[in-house]
Amino acid sequence: MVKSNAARLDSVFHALSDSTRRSILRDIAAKEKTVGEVAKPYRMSLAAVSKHLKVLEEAELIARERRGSFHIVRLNAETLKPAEDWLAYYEKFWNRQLDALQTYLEGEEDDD
Amino acid sequence: MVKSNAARLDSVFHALSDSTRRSILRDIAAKEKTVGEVAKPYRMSLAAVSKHLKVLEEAELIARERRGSFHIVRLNAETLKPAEDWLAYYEKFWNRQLDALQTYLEGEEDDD
DNA sequence: GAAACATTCAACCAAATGGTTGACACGAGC
DNA sequence: GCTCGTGTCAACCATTTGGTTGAATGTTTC
Repeated sequence: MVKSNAARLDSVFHALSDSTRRSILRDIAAKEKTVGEVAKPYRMSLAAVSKHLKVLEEAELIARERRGSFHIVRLNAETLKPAEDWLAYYEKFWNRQLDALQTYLEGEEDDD
Repeated sequence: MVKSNAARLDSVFHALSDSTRRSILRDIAAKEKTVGEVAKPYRMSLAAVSKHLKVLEEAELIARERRGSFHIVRLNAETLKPAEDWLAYYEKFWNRQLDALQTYLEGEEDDD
């Protein structure tokens, strides 16, 4: 299924909205892991972790590879780029607000 | 209620996971608007937009101010910064092929 | 082929989500 | 005051979410 840009952002941001899933991404960023290794640190069932992995996979944030009876999971970081690009657009707004705050704190000299 | 960092990221990413809400943020980024003005472009009820605004407000992505009988809504862009910081961590992983990534991880003595 | 292991699938559950409609609350203006 | 306009709240509904448990699938090993 080919997703529109909006749908991709939907699924990526949704995938990132759960701390377990963000944590999993950190865990596998440095080095790929098996599903069992990924699940070990978490206090939930393996099936629950498997579901989280499915969410991450459908958002294309991770890729799986079958190696014997193990399923290897690795980060697919490029998928995060559109999300970061989306956020980058707003940098100018928070900088502007910080500038405004700074100006205010400095005592309302006229600027710009 | 004071949120943990994780809970803040949860709510911010969740707020961003809906294209209507992302669109609303764009709409008000340049200039504050009333709730009615925000709602106008969308084919859903005013109450539905009001709910989206509530999600954005609880994520602290927007702020409201009452002006007469109008509710003014404006962007609170700084709240996006932690989300961008979170994503920035992964920049080093994208644009890198698996082999290059492995090399990087195995020989971290030289930075780039 | 049977046993043991790694993982997913299916059914279920409670809570949250995104939408609707209708009633309510609050200002503004006559 | 009464009414109009702006917006929220409450109740409802269908769907999704994040978790559980137990059965099913696939692989390795004996």
